[in-house]
Amino acid sequence: MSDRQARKQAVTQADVARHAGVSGAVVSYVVHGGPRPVAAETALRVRASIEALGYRPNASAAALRTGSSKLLGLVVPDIGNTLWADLTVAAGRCAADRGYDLITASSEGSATIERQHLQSLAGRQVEGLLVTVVDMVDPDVAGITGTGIPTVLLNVFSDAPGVSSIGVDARRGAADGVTHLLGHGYRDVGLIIHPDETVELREQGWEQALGSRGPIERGPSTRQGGYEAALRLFGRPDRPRSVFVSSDMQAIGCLRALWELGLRVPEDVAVVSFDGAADSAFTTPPLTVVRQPVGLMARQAVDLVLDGGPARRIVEPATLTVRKSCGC
Amino acid sequence: MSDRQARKQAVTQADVARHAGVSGAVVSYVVHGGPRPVAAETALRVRASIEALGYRPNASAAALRTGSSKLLGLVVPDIGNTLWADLTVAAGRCAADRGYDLITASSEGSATIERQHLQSLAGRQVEGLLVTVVDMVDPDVAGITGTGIPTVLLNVFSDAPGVSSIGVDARRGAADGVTHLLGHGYRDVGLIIHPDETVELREQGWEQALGSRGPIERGPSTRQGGYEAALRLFGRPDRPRSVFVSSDMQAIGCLRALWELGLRVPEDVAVVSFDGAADSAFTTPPLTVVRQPVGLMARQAVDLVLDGGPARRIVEPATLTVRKSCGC
DNA sequence: CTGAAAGCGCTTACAG
DNA sequence: CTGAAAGCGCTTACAG
Repeated sequence: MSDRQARKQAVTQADVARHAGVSGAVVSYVVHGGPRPVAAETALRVRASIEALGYRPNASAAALRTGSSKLLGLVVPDIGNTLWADLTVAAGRCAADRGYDLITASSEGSATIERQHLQSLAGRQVEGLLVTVVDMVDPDVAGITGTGIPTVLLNVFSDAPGVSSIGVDARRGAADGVTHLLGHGYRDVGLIIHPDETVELREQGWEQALGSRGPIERGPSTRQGGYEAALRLFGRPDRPRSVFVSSDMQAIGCLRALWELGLRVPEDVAVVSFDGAADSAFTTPPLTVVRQPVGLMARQAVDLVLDGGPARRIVEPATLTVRKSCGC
Repeated sequence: MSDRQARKQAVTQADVARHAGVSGAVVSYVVHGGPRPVAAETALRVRASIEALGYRPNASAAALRTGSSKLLGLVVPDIGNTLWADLTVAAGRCAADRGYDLITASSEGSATIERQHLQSLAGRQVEGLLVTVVDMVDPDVAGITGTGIPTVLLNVFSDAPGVSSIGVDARRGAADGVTHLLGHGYRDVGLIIHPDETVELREQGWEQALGSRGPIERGPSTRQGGYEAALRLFGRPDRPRSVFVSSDMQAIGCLRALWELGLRVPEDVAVVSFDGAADSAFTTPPLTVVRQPVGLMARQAVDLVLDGGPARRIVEPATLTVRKSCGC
């Protein structure tokens, strides 16, 4: 067993240089293909030494020297929400395409944890920050902009200077979903949505399309939250014949509640939800959804933070994807 | 707008030192509470300067100096698989508890990408590596051990020196699941499992409990893969009355296929699956599962890589969680 | 085409 | 209790 393996000491540039009989600079030149030219024969020798020694440049040292960490940060409230899981996958892929690694942090629904992660990521000199905020009503903009790192918000539009936003027109998307239900002839459309009592775009879209307010039940954007909200909504005597659910996670919980209640979808209750994450196509029955294009949003977000330029606000359409739960 | 904000230049220790009228060493002492004592009054002044300037220590510099990156790496085949999403969340939480950040990389089912991520993580000097390998039959152990970083495998047991493994007794878990189905009186139990034709523990457990081999359909461990496999399995004339599915993802696809086929669960077909991720409790009907304790596994894995010590092999029980899909 | 040297921002013996 | 200085492993002008 070689010395380096025995000690678990990393091989450094200096080790390679010594082994190849060149200076550290030359090693760096061949690793990066520049900025100075290297004689073909020398390069060959260096590459052989790199291979033989198993050299991998120390990313911390490179980051310190160049000021570029090749790191992107992503903060989501909950990776257990498949929409954010989808987003994480897409962002990771885009980052990798550009030679970046992604540090993903879950704030677990807590603004405090969110802020801690943001601070930590800033300390790691991430070169861009993608964040889906916990508190959509009053995002911790100070904690976000204070880092001075190019940032894009993915679930809320902010006017804060220097912060970009990418998202869908949620009000319109919700209105489209509700309108579709209305088109099936349902007069009443219930709503299951998260607990923020304040202005919420999806709620506005629902109300707007309905022309009035119907029965609402609130709960967290989780499967369990949707399950409990649906139990309340459909447990009452005047239960609605259809429901618009503000997230796939809640809709999945809702489907289970309806099943337990012995109500068939869509025969007894028609369901349309917001998000359109991967699993929404595999429920029983498959959910008709208003889809957020997270793959596209992730790519744009990565491009935005990495390509510099002024803060922007990008609105993508949320499009209705008709499956079975609406009764079509 | 202050100079530093205008330039987006990070505040350094030297800036704080100048502002507080002390040396850089003292700034470091108060940030870390040591290793040298600092006069209370001085510390107060330094903390005020840190606050005023918005100083955050450069993690790359600290990592370079101390040799400790405070970073853990996690490589999974697919974050879209809720089991791995659950694992990612749990590992992130455990890492955070110990002051570490987690870099999560998705190998997207490709051994090549897996190796690239491993190399990249090694270059970042992560202090521990948790990996669920793509190829369970012939994992890229060289690519894993070659990094010299404490590593734990989470979905396969390896004999490779210096590599720990944590996992469930998959054969026994599968056998328990099949036995449960047998206990309901079903004579035939089909199997839906991933395509590796070679020795697979879950397949062995199924065969062992059954005492023979029943109908098998293979496909990737995704919702779509399970959907297609189930369409084949239940499309044939001699379709089985029950099925053991080797992952929740496939089981979810299977449920959709059964629904499309007009077969009721559990009345027409009883289903038990392996994994027990968060969403398995919210299908229609809720899945009876053989559960992998990923939260526990994540904690043990983090402890193992961080606490040093020799490579270990930890086997956790996979326990049957009875819900509705089995007909109980 | 190649090498010697400075310096990125920290932490930590060491000296006072 | 505090400070001056070395050095972690790189990259990159600069000189040759």
